[in-house]
Amino acid sequence: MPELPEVEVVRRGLAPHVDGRVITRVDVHEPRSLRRQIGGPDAFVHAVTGARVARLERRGKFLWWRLQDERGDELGEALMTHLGMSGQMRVRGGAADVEAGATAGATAGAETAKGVDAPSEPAPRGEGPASDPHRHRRIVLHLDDGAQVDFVDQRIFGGLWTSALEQDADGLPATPDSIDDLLPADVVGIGRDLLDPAQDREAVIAVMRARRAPIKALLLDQSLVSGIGNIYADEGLWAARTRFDAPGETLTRGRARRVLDGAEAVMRRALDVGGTSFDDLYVNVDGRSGYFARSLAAYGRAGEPCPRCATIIRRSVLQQRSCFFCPNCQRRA
DNA sequence: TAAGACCTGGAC
DNA sequence: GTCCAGGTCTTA
Repeated sequence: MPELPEVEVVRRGLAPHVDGRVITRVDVHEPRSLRRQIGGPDAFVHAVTGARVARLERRGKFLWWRLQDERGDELGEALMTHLGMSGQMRVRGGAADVEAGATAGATAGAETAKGVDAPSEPAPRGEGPASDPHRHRRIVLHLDDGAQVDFVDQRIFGGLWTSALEQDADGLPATPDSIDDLLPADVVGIGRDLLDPAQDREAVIAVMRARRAPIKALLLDQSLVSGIGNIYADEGLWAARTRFDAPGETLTRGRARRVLDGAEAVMRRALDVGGTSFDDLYVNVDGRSGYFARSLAAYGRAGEPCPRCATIIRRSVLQQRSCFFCPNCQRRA
């Protein structure tokens, strides 16, 4: 589910709760959520327990915690998080809650104090009915101020693990928030995302125009440009009046640029309102939903009129994923 | 590049 | 029961 805007909402929401804190304990309720950890769950617990969080960084849909030892030196490994299709990070308790709690949110969201479906914690413990917000809690990170960060993940496609830091190839800041060029090894092959000022858009355009693959497949290729998932691919293509199945090699330079600019604009607007959520599978660190679903022009709207030309939006399938598009105002060339 | 795998759960 | 779901990773 979560694409770049949703992951960035989580990063911004999480940062004030974890920056400078020490991870004092890890509870592993679901070892499969650590399956990307080399050495398994024991290695994960050993690697992060006692580490201090220096800052949170993100590229595309990958979010990682830069860690220090007790003397303030770099640990050389980052705590990686990927939300997969259904992952959430939820914060409970702790010092940052004191000021944040008064307005029911620590993030920049402009929502009112009453969230869409903010669960009223505290919640019952243990395995329970579907209404139990803790039912899919997989990993719990305890912090030295008493706060807990819950990694909640219904489908277990996401996970936590550690990844060694390496130098990024181009020597530029590794992410917009980086103060150095260090990048987790597992992110080295991931392209810079469209919100990264160091992203080379003309280079991406050149690669796309040299490939025969459909434009949507190229947008979803995280090694080319990261952060775009099924929703924002369809929305960016709609904004650029371009069909999902237009081969990359048939795009003009200007058309390719409009597709990327369209995807960027849609993601920035989503970020402004707290991300896209259709249900409680995507929520912010305080349990609130984002508001962007009401702004989607094409995604999930098969059978409804195109907001631009009123032609009925159609659903098709590419690479086993749904594609929503307007058969009239989105063109292959 | 394309299919299958990895998972749970909701809608029908 | 069937199909669907916002993502990656591996294998043919």
